[in-house]
Amino acid sequence: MKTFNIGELSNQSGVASHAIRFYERENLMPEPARTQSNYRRYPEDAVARLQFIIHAKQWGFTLDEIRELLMLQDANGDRAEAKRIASEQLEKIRHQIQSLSRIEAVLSKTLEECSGEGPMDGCPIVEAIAQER
Amino acid sequence: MKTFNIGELSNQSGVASHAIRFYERENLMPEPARTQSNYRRYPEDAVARLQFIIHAKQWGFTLDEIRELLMLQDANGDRAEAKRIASEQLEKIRHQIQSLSRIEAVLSKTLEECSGEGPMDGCPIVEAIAQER
DNA sequence: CTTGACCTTGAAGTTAACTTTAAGGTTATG
DNA sequence: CATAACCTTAAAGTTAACTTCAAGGTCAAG
Repeated sequence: MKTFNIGELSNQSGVASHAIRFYERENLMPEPARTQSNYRRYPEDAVARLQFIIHAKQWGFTLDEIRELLMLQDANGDRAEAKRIASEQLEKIRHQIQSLSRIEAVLSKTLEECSGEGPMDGCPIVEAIAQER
Repeated sequence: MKTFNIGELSNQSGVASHAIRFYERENLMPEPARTQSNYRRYPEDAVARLQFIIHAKQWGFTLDEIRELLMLQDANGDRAEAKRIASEQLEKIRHQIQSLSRIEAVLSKTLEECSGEGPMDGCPIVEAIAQER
């Protein structure tokens, strides 16, 4: 089977070498085998593991959460745990969408009210922000 | 007219004293008058200025952007500038909502597919994250 | 046999928006 | 007049997720 130096793994995965070593320190990547000269040698499936990390990050998981998911996989743990982590993530995302939507509504309405002409004094944007609630 | 020590201003505004001094260093708050013993004395309108900062933060503006807005107000600058800053903010918020909505859709669908029972091996959540795109 | 492209480690820097710590001076209260 | 509750400054710490730097060892090409 094929093995990679860290630079080759970096090219395959799109994750910088330093970030790979960082993930190792953070226990997201296992310690790989070493050559005689102490170079890291990675098995092929290291690429998939890094891509899992990348995708989970895109979904908004933190490295802490990703570590949890990876540890569950490594231990072939309980699927209920994974579902709990993902459900919490979904909740977070829904909250974010809600609060952003509220802001979007007020901000876009305010922008419509502002002609964009004239001095700051009396500007609807500023007044909307200054507004108490 | 009433004036406040920094602690009183902190109580009025809900912003920690240290944060107020931080805003002063960052040019969000003007340097206030000082007493003989070098204590800061704030005029009443400092409360409104801090509340403007708080609200703008809730709207997702960064301190850099808030500083811009405040400087425009202080200089009674051009309303068009304020509108530009707010429009950019609206764009950012809309982008965030869009990408979060995409994640929400995939994540909630994936969660429905996962019974939450059984071992990690074959868990739909993990497989969805591992998926290439 | 030297040059350049790799690899190693550990430590420090980055960003945002503060908070905490350290080491003191001032003021109000009993 | 002592003590607690304020205030002052500058500097360092916090969090996340890396990146950059420093100082060096290794390896392939010419």
